[in-house]
Amino acid sequence: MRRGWSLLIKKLKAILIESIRAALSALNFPEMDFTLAPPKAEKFGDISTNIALLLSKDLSQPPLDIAEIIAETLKKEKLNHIDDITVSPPGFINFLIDASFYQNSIITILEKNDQYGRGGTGKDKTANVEFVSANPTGPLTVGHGRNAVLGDTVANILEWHGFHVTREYYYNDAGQQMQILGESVSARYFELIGKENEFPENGYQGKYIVEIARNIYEALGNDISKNDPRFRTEAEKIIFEKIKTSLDKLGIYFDQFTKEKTFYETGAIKQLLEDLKSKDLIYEKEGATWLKATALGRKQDRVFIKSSGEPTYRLPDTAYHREKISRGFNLIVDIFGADHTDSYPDILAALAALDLKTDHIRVLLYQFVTLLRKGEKVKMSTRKGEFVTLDNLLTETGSDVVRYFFIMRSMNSHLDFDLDLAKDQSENNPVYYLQYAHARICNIIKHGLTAKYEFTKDFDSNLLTHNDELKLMRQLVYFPQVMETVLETLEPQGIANYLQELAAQFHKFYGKCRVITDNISLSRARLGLVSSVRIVLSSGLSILGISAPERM
RNA sequence: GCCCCGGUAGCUCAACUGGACAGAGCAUCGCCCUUCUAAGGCGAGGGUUACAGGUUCGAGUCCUGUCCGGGGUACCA
Repeated sequence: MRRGWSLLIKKLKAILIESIRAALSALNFPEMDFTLAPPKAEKFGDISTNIALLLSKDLSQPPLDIAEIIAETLKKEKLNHIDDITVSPPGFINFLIDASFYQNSIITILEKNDQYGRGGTGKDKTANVEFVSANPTGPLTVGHGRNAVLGDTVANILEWHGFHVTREYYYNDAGQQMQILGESVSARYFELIGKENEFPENGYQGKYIVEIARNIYEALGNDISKNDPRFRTEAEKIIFEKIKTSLDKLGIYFDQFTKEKTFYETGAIKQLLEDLKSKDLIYEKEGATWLKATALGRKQDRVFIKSSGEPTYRLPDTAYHREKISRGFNLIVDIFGADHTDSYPDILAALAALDLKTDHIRVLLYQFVTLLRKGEKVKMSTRKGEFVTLDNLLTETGSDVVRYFFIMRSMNSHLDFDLDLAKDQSENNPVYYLQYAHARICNIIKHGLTAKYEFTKDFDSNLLTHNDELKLMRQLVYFPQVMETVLETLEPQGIANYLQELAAQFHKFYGKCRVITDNISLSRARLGLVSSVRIVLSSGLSILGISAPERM
């Protein structure tokens, strides 16, 4: 039932490894770990091994000679699905997989449909992905967009592999930021009703604050006192609605919102301090409360509670993670911006000191988005009201483009975003290349119907022998492997690269091989092929959260 | 100063985690629509993978140093 392709190629690989091992022992060569991987160039076949290169030193013989000897030995036994074995400099042994292997594989894909390529790794397991987690002090920026898309896609990847995923948004509703937000709204409110009021020094200067103040004025009238808590709570509510609307446009929804305040109310923070204290990891200095991080292998101690009595964010964050651990997830993923690089290890260290398991926590750090306008950097600051919102970007380009744009490059790389080119880029965005392939296939299938070639699973896949057909099928066969790799690395970019290649193979095939022709049986077989391409494209796009249009 | 992430074609980025002659898209220049969608295909040009060493049969990838960009090094988040 859950034997997908993975198993097919794995089986093939296992057989090859077994055969190579047998050959080694027959030849009295030492045992050694070696790789078995697809080569770069087509002419080297489908799978290559470097075993001869590795043996060269021990045997003090040229790798090419060793490769020949091993290849000859392997050729003596008939290996299933292997058409040919060749040797190429500097000493690779290449295996050519026969067409029937690939032809059979598309039957598997059609049978599995949207289950094709799913592993069972996460079956009966739970995962928590915390992302966005922006404090409700302003609209989401382009930078938050990177976080949002990354987190949601990682969650999709986990779900693909069977994990039951909780998407979680954690935010700070207790600290100084929200305090300042309230004061900013209050100041704008009094400005609005004509009473001169001093704007807080660190206040939020964005226009949206004025709008919120107007909302409050319209809803609650003009006799509110300066320190009324509703300035803060109303602002939080309104901003949160905006944030949710933006995320909604990206198709991102959360299962749980967790407020920092909770951890004060439940006593979790107090408890945490006590527990750390009993481990002698907390001390007082200069009126502040410190975490003895140096005792945990960190470079410096950190303040947990300022001398003003306010905690720093590390304290509630630690309590929050402790609570997340207690919920028993098999995997916990945090999506953080590069500014957290130096802070999350403190949190993990503190948790480990409390004898909590932390090795199932994966922290994904993404580098910042730099915005360019007319070649100049736009410095973003929510507080100063200088930012480009995610909404702006979405209305200009659309969800599919934004999602693809944020996922197609490595999270470890800085992202230069040229606003002037944003729209231009969106018109020749590579995401359309993928979607176009999908739409083309849908159209072919439709065309087949009008030509009375209804696609059925009853066709002869052995008719698919054209070189472009084989290349296309080979690409389809890689898919489960790609999904496995991505599960390990949690770098969604690999999917984008793969789909790009798959679409390219399809477009080439399309140029060379006509699907619907007078040759009925060939037409049926090719319909089977393009249908399986459609399945994989559709799966890949849905994992990326991108639509797979039937026409464009 | 120290720590983290980058530096690859004119521009934006890949490169299956150490493999074979480093690949795409934009941009430039050719060619291909009376035939399933030209948002496509085919071809040309464009590179000392920042630099210098080292490890290895083999380095864009690993180690050391230098330079450049970003982030951190807060009783900000």
